[in-house]
Amino acid sequence: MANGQENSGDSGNTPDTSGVPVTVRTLADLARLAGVSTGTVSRALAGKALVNTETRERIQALAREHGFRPNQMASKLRSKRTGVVGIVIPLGHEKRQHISDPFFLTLLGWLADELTESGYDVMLSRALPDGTSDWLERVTGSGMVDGVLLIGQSDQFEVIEAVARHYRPLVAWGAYSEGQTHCAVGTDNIEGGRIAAEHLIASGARKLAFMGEIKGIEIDERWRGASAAAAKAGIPIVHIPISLASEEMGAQIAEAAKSADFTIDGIVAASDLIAMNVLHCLHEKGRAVPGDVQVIGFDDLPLASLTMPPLTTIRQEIGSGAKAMVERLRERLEGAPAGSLKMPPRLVVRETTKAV
Amino acid sequence: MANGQENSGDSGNTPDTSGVPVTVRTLADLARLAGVSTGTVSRALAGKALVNTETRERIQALAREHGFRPNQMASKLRSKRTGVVGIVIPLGHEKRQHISDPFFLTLLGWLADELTESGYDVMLSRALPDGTSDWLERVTGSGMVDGVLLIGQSDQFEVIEAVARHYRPLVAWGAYSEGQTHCAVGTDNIEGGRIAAEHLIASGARKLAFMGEIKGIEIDERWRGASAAAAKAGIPIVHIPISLASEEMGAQIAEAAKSADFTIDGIVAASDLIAMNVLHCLHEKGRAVPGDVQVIGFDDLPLASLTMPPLTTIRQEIGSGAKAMVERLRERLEGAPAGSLKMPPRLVVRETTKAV
DNA sequence: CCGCCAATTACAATCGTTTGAAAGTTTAAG
DNA sequence: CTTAAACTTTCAAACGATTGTAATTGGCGG
Repeated sequence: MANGQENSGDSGNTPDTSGVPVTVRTLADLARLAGVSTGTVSRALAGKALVNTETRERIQALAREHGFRPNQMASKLRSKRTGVVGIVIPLGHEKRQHISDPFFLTLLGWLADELTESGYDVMLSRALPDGTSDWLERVTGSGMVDGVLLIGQSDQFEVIEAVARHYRPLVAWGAYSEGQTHCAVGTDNIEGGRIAAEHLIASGARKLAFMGEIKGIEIDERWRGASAAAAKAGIPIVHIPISLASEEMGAQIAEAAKSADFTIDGIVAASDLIAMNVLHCLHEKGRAVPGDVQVIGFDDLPLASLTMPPLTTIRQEIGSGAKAMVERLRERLEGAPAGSLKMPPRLVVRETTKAV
Repeated sequence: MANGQENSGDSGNTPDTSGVPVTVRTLADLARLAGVSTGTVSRALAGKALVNTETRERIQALAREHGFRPNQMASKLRSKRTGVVGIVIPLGHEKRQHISDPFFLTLLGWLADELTESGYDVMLSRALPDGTSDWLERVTGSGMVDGVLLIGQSDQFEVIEAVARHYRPLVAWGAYSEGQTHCAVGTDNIEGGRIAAEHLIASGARKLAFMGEIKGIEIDERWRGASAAAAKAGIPIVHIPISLASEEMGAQIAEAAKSADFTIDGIVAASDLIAMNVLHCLHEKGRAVPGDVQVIGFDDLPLASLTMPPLTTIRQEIGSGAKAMVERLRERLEGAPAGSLKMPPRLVVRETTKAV
């Protein structure tokens, strides 16, 4: 018992410590109260076997009683493990800065669930890469997160590649192609676009349109898949750029409809949300679905089955996608070289396309 | 010039420092490189006026060149300001742990936007209060966040009240009633429920049903408003509990429809999502909307206008709600005693109810 | 030439934990 | 009774920044 820090002769001086509402803010406070050193308290609270069981329980009880919780900042600083994963949503190609895409929002929900389950905290950053290319490094280099999950690649492919070259614990939702450095989990969008167009053609469509802004890689791939399928079948297909942000979408589609070619009888929508707007617009114009025009969406959001008529669409496995992303991130955090994953899209036939 | 830490006789020994790829990880590294003390580097990077303009620019350039970014953990620990706001979604009454409610997800999006705009980082926690009541204190007491935003109150009203009594920077989305300690921003749900029921009655409904689980306070208020209005008009109304989680919702509604009283001609749905499911179910049963049954939703999600027929609903101002929440949180962070806000709901008449 | 003031910069304490090493204590074995 | 081994606990050095205070420098008026 070295220097007078312990409560020797404890209950002798002060009749009852519980009368004084001591505010226990730090490990040191608690240590004084328990008559041990901060080191012991630290280990006791962490549940380490190094401290005597009885001591440990006494300290834990004391901590609970005073509602003490160790300062995370200090803890994380010292241990160099933050237990936090950053989720960032790059909003490169959307001027409108609001996160509204239901697919991304749903993915976010799943990712948050997966991460929480694995004991990670989630730090959310919506990043709008306005010219500067350090939006990603601002997160990876902040020392705030152990790893980063990217919801979409937007038009920032190169930036992501550059960061991935020296920052391992990074996994993106999105496209993967040969020779790509960064780890990506996503649907085979080319294949998805192809399947969509082929289905439309197989069920009788003879003049197609693809609706959706193709600045983002994923959507661009869907377009390429669809147009390739159309070309192969000798069917014409036009591209109609529609913003992915829901606010402008409705107006843009209405606008497009005005000057539209009314001989179009098959529409590949870049997302379910676009498809739903298209359906609505078509109904207002008095065009029958799938009688006059057939429509196919992309994503298979839970909502897709609720439209009138229920939406035929290309399903993306969002739940297992989220799981795969988190899995890969964890592997990478442990130093393993987890690779990309391209999941097969699946055609879900409902009633906006004709039965063959 | 005290002890040999500076690069005196700098370029004498090593011919060119740029040849060596020194990895600059800490302030000290950068300080050595710049030949100044860490204190100066810190102030230089923070852009403080205390350092010479020329020095400051030199240091900033050096930092940029080496991609140096100060460790946030250390910074936050020392300055006791984290610049992080926690957003937590209490999932008390939903066993199904997945965040799926589109209203909450949308609110989350708006909050994240508002906070980012104000220079805050966002820490996301989905909390499922499984018996323990410290789910909130785990966030407020972690030292990780400056303040907390709650997305909904679930059935955890008392827990929130308890925390709010000693933790000021806390703002919740949800219900407010006389004498409540914690700051809440939300819609007047009783009024909303009342308006919904009244509208149905005014347009001819004579036998009502309210669909939605009322364990959460907000939904309960809607139910109370609706049933009060029905009672006042002498119209019967039944309560049909439907889970708010989208997965089970469809099945539950179908189940309810089976044993349903087919004389019901007006449905108040607790949310737009429920309304959409109801619409779908009704269509399958071959019942006409609004001919046989009228339906009114709650929220006015962007999707509400896309249903067939377009959904009559009670609008919640989610965007300005988010803004109000962040505003109040900021005031509270500055010590001001920001109070609650109850926003008026607004009836949005579309086509699932009959014209009067 | 001296002293004083302003402008810079260096020094050193601090934020609250974690953790390796050292120091004490028991207990068990020889 | 001695010594080693196994347990516990304390000590003190990090972790990487921020910031009040002291020290240095140069300029300027007297």
